[in-house]
Amino acid sequence: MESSTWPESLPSNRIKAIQELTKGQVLTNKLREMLDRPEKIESDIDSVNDVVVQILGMFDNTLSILSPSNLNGIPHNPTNDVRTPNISDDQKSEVSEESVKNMISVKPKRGCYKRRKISSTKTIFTYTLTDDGYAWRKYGQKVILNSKHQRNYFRCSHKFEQGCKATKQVQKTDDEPSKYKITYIGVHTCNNFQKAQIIEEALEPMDNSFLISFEKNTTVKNSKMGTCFQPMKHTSKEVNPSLSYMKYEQVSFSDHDTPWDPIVGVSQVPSEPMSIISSVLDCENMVSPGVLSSTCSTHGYGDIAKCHDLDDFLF
DNA sequence: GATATTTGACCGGA
DNA sequence: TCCGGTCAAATATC
Repeated sequence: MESSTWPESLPSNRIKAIQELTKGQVLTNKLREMLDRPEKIESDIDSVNDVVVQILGMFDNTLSILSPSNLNGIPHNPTNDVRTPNISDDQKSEVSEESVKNMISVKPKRGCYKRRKISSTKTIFTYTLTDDGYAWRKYGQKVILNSKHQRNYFRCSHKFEQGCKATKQVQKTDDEPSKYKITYIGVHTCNNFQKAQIIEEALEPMDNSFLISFEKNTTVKNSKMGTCFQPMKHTSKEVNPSLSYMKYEQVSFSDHDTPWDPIVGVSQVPSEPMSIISSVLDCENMVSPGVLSSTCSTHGYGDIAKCHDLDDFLF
């Protein structure tokens, strides 16, 4: 892709670092825009926090890439994840068993967590469950009161790897068992969202879905949003023919959505300069050769796209 | 053996 | 106190 525009003589790590910094530049511009509108900050503090988290993540990745100990260019774990000790393989060998036990002993008690304040949610309804470009891992399933069907909980596969906080909930609707309600919570801060973008671009011509923002009372036809459930198996030939059966009946947003989520689509952030958005996406795609290879490996079981009939594991 | 899923337990918020 | 979201050990799958 765009990576071909880089001089071949440049070390791949350096290219990745530049790409990360470019991304950071865009994020910082975004933050500046937010700061220029204090009234928006008050009502949308979570979005600001999200951007800050992404910027910090960018620095993390860049430092990791440029660090001498980084042999493979694989970003290290974000430091804000208390559940995952931030120890590289090299470091592990230097850590005594004793200290490991100590680390385990100070690990938070099971279930001892702060329930996240929901900063950004998006709910869609669909008849088919295919891949949205992200790698999800199921972490729970609950019977919901007054609901015929269980709710399934998924988190981003890169939660520990990259500190991505995105989760989603999938539940069959009571009125139509063949219809699923999918709620996306939080924003992907992992590098994996580029995959969703790749899918979007590949399938755009056949996209006839529509998006409704109840908040703004607008309908955006042919938005990119509808491609979020494309199967993602890393090869274009595996594009799911079931796309035409998909129907997004409803999309509701909180007022915290950010342009980072391909599910939302560009139309959702009219104030965002298009050049910035495309710049970010291009940048992400450029990173993709290295990042994709690392993320694809985690894209196996947890990938919802693998389940052609989600009933198999849903209910 | 590594990784994903299942499922009962735990916790926080309403 | 109840319900929903999350954790993590046990289990399944590759």
